[in-house]
Amino acid sequence: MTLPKSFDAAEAEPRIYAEWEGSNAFAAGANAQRDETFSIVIPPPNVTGSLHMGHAFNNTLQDILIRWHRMRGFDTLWQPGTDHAGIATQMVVERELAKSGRSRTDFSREDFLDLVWEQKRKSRGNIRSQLQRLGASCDWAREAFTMAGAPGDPEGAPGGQNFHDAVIRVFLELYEKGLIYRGKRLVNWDPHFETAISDLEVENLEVDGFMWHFKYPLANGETYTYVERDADGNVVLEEERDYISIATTRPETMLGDGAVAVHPSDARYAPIVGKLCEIPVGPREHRRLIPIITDDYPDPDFGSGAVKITGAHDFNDYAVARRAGIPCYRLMDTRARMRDDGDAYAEAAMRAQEIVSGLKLSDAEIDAINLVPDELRGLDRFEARERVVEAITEEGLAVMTTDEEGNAVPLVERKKIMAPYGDRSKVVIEPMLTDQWFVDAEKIVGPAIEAVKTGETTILPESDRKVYFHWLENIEPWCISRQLWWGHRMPVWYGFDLAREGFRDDEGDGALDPVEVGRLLSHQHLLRGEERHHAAHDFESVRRQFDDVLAGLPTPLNHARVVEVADREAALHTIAESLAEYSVSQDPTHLVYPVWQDPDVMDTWFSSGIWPIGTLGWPEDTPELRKYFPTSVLITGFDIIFFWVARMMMMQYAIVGERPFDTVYVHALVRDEQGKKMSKSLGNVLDPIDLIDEFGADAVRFTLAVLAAMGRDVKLSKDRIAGYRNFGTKLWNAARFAEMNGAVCGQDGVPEATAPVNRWILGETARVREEVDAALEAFRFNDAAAALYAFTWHRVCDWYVEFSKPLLQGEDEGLKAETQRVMGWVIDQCLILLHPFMPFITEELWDVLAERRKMLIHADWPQYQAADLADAAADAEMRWVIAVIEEVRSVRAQMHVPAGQYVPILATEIDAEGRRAWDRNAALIKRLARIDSLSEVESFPRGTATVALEGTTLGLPLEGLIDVAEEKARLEKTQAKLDKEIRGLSGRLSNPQFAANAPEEVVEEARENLAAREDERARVAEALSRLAEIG
RNA sequence: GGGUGAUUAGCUCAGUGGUAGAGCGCUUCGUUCACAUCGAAGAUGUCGGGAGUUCGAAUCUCUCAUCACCCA
Repeated sequence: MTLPKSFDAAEAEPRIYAEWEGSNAFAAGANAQRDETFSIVIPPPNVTGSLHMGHAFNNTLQDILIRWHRMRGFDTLWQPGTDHAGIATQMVVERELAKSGRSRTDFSREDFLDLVWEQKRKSRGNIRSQLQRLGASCDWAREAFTMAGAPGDPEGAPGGQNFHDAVIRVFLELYEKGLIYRGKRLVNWDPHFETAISDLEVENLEVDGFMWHFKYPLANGETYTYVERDADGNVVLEEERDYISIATTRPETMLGDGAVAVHPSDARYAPIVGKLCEIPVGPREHRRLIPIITDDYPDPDFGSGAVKITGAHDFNDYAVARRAGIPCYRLMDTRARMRDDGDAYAEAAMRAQEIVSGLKLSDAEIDAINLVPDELRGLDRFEARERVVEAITEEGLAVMTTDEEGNAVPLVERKKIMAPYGDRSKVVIEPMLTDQWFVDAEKIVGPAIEAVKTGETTILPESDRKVYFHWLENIEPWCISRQLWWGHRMPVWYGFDLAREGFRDDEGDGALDPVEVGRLLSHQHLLRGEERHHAAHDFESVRRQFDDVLAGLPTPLNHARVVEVADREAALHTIAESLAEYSVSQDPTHLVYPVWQDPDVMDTWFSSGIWPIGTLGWPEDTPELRKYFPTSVLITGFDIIFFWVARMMMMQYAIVGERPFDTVYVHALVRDEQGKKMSKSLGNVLDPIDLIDEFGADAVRFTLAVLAAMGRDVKLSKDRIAGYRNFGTKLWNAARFAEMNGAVCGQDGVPEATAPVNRWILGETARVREEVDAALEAFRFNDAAAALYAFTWHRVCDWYVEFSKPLLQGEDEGLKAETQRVMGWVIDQCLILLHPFMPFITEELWDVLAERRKMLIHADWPQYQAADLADAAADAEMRWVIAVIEEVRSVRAQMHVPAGQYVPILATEIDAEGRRAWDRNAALIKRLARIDSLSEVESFPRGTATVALEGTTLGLPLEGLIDVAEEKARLEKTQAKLDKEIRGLSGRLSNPQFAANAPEEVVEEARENLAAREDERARVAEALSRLAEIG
């Protein structure tokens, strides 16, 4: 049976993939023939996501390494799975609900989560089947999910792998070691999703903005002399001022100012440091006064040099406020609207003023103060900004300047400002002071840095090490709580802190009297009070912790029974009711103590942070964990070095004390052919599945591999993919030729060869095998792919297949049989070596060409050495044969000899070696160069086109056909090229320093080279002078 | 502002001190029985500018310019 003319990828790919899967070819340990293991955990894509070019790239590289190791007999595991992508997945479901006018809050948390689980079930197969289209040979039976086994998971924990329990356990371990804490800190708040996000989920974009300049009047009408000097110290401005000028891009936050700061070295403001100034917004009768302080943060050369400090809405201000003990007043609610809660403005402002005068309040008490003037309450932050600007301007407290016509106008600079945007929501992020959970990253970062410094873990390319170090060495606390429903819920319960001051047992008699119980009933205290919390795997275990606390309280509280309620509000209600009942019944056994679970969930990256151990079964001591951990390689995009790689390093060390992987290979971005980032808005997105449909998975994979130069972006074009699709067809047709000519595939071992052409290709094959192994060993995917391309196309197809034709179709049966064996072997080697890159087409050919013991996916990777297979004499001979053919072809083309016409050829001065080479390869040369005979002559007849080669000069007698001018031009061009080379070589050789300093072999090579070039030059010169005679 | 990388053929890019390369594109020729998703031949470069180290620099150093990305 003859093969069809090309490979039908659409038909074959699913069929072949099914055969692999059906025979468990991807299973962990399949084809293992040695003890060494090789394992990769897949960077988990979002469960609701779909495959984009970056995934295709990333997984192609992983599959190449996995298949290569599996064929080499390593005990290999490629661990697949997806993550639950908190915000993204919740967003998908909410968007779906929005279509029918519903929202998340129309459902109970449990009901909503059921919808998300359903969505997860629907989307999960998506990315998996896309990876399968690509040919990814993951062990799908082990497919993991970062929320597997969480409450509500309808599938339970497949394979007994309960990722949820592992995540909770990690949280508790870190919590108990004091590495996770709860605190009120400034976080990035996403007003759209109403959740905190980490600083990595914020994109800073440059947008058009304004800088306003306002006057903050000094308290009690005080004045000072404001003096400005130039660089030489000369006074350029001197005036009496009763205010300090402040520049801001966010006037609405002035309402929450706690101070004005200037640099300690700034002489202009030295006279007023320590004095009070007035915030020029809000009702005049309740203007707040704030102190003027010094701090290193303000830049004296920027704006007025004075900065307003709004600790609750700006990260820099927050740092200043913390240093100086300035209160941070929160101005907005969870949707970034101006607060509309708490006391009226007049009372709030008064209370804030008391703090300036020395009143000490707790963070919670300060947070309860709402400093938004009544008329601005409930407004959107941007609307509030306009109103504030208007009010100040109206009052005449804007700094003025003159416009082109000389009118006085408020000074408002238009300028580019960096604004933070949520990477998912695309709305402006609001720094917000809230209670959140944090990982004390600084305490666990050490081993992660050390591991890369000592080389325990290698990061490639090396330049990415710096990025990694820079981030880790400046690490900030990691906010891991998210105000979402979809995710691992915090295993933390809260209860009122009844032991706090104010609930004291006045008499110390171990029992509370009615007055004291009545005090407990006061909601205000409970509302404003702090809670105590305990962390545990479940309510039952946390209850015991609360029991212990209650036991230490006075009667009747020590009798209270711990019950779980929905939230804080329910708890208030429950405890009030219970105490009221007690005050009537005086029966302590009916008292209940309500606790409620933290509603927040953990950052998705916290759970994917334990991906390497979690997927292998930790905390159980599984055989897989013992065998495949630490994993061998992580292949991932540079964009998640911080999000994921650095955190995995930290967390694996913190939990199991070991590196998660030996090597991290960081790849760059896939861009379009102009080098632009692929984005939906630009419309330049290439969908890998479309490309696979059009060109086949092998072509897409090979293209990505050959473009994967380390540390460089991949610029992808369809032309390029089409080119490598053609490469597949080329391979296919070489195999087709081999099959049609009785090539023997499926032999054991390397065939014996006597003919130079066969000996030559054995050596070439061994060389490319070494090259491919070396390149893959060094993660140089592009070098490996390029070497295979050049070998398969330019050595096997262009030369070896052509050379083989006269032998396979010739009379010499022995030579024919040898060539059939060598041809079959060479084709087999191409299939084996290309399989990691182009798995489908190679597997198909492997199957068609011979009966095999195993599928190609499990074929043995060769180990032969060029040192054993290469034959220098055969190499030299074939180089000469190729040179003869190329030169003759070149002359023919330039002299316009019809392509199909056979011509005689003449030789002068042919040496014995040349004669032998000719004789042995005459059939090949004659056929490939279209020559009918070779005769030796003393000298060429008139009208001969000459070819100068090492050891001989060949001539094509073209009497009457030759164009003298053209031939002269051709020879002169050759001569010029030779002259240039000779000049370079002799220049070097005549320099005594060269001989003295350069290595022996370099000098020797140059000398030989020069001799050969000079020999050729002499022949060309001779030909030219002969031509001159005719001319 | 800090950091990283880049600048090589028309385009996209390899190339870690020893005679400048690949793919695509372009020009000419070619339907001989593996392949027109092909074959043969060909053109195209002050390796961003400048300086230095070296017998020798696309490659190492410095500097300038331009671009890109990351972090403030």
